[in-house]
Amino acid sequence: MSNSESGHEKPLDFIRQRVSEDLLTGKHSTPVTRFPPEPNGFLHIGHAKSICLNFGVAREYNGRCHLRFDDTNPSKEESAYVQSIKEDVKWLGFDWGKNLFFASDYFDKLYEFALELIRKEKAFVCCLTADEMREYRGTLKEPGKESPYRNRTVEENLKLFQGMKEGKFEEGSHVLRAKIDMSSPNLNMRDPIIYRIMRAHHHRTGDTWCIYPMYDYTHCLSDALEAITHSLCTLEFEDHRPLYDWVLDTLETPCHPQQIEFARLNLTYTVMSKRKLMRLVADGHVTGWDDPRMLTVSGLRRRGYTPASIRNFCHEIGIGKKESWIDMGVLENAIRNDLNEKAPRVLGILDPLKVVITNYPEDQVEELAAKNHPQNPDMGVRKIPFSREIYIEHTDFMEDPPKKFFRLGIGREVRLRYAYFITCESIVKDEATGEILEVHCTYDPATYGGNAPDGRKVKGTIHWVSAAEALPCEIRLYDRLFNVENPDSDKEVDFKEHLNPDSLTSLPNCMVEPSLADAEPGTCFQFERQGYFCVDAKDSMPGAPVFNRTVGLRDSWAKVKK
RNA sequence: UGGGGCGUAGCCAAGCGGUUAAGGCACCGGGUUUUGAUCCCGGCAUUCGGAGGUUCGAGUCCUCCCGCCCCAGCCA
Repeated sequence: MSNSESGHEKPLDFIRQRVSEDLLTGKHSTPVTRFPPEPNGFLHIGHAKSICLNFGVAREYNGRCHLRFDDTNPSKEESAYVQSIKEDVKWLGFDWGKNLFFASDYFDKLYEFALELIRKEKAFVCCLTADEMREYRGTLKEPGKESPYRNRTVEENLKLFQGMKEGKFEEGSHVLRAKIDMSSPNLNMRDPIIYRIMRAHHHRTGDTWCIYPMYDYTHCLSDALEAITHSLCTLEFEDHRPLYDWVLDTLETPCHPQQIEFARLNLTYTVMSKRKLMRLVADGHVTGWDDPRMLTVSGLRRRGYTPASIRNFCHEIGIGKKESWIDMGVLENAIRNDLNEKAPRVLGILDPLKVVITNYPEDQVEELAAKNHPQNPDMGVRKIPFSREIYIEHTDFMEDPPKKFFRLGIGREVRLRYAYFITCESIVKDEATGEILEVHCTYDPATYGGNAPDGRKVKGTIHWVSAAEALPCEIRLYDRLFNVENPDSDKEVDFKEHLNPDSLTSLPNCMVEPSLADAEPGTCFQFERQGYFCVDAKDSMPGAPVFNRTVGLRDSWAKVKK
């Protein structure tokens, strides 16, 4: 079985090895995984890694993957997030089928399980304040102290817990705690809270409840209730596994899923935590959660990343237990690779410089054939207009170019992609500023289409658009949000100090070929010699298109220049 | 002088005691090219955090040491 979209075999990661073993030994016949987001924010590339893992394992081993919202904290959660999360998972190419669940679906059962815990003398109602609780918990090195409420009778606990449920107590005054071991070196086992009072409106259960179960208690039971076989989570939950197992061992549950932890994704030149992403939005450093600079799924989508590129990326980086920093270049490479294959090629000018072809007839317009993809003839050809006045890229002209500059300069000849060879004869400058206003060239009619019948070669081929027919548009150039590899690393300096001031450059006066007039929002193109661009899904209007640069082409000329 | 993890090239990552330590990214050469793109070919760890030990043989097993990450929310 291949676990790769590209078909190349890749060794199984340690989780897939484990799943394979469990299938081989007959421990399970079908793997069941789950992706358990909390609906309190938008999904980001780190979640995508988890989604690809969980849904990927299910797909590869003919199992299933549940989408389960971990909605046990109504003070932070909203149904709007549920909607966006579902859309993002679908967009990434995964399908949970009928297996859509909410932890809140299990509130009744969870309550019953709590009763069972109390009856087994494995849980008690504690009336310590939050501060007292902290003191009693002990420290990393010193054991905790048992709560004075720890030895209440079953009857007393039952009555109190029911009172909690019925709203008889103040928020914070009572909690239900598991009775485990206050001297455990693992803090999670020091009589952890499993229920707290919270008078908040829940997005699904409304005001039915005023007590809500905690993550550690809820998650393992939800997994068991759904017959999850492999519960995959990130490394920071490793210390919680003993508690996960304790709950399931103590209670009569249908099964006991195996929790397995893997390293979360870190990427250079960005931040990943929801809290920090939230701050970027709240403080106006980006335009929203779907700002194309954000590594949220919605931001990546708007930037022009394809689902396949994100899946390939997640596949390439692999799954392990080592804390790692993936270079942003790997993500960029993933989208280049995908778009190189799929994106139709077009011509577009970011920084227009007018060229007048002095020996070309005025009022003549030719329709020239251009390939939509040089390596893939199936993508066809299109016609682009050519005329006496065209625009070229400002950076493709130098008045006094160095030897290795293959583009246009006075007296130099270049090829206009799919058109003709032109030679620069003179330039027109603004006398006051010295700015180059126009470049005057002559063309060689014999080089129609870009081939010289005399066999003469030209070093450079540049792109262009016909001035009269060009479509004016706005192009947004995006760059990395931060200008240091790890904005988080310095504890003395706030991560926002490292924001890249040039992460967005808006170019309002760009010119692209007319075929782009009807491009649908979200579609991606390669602007030849520039990079990949997609029609912005929000701000682009018919007649006033806006393109986002997804990623630039590799540019070895940029290296030569240095 | 708590507990749990992790250390293989600049960045990821295979390796599961026995040929010359996979692969990708990055980087450096060379070729093709009407995108300085793509594509192709070649180079890139005498060495696996360190030191000992076991073994005919160790990145893989043992011991000790070093470094990094996580845990003291009524968050997930």
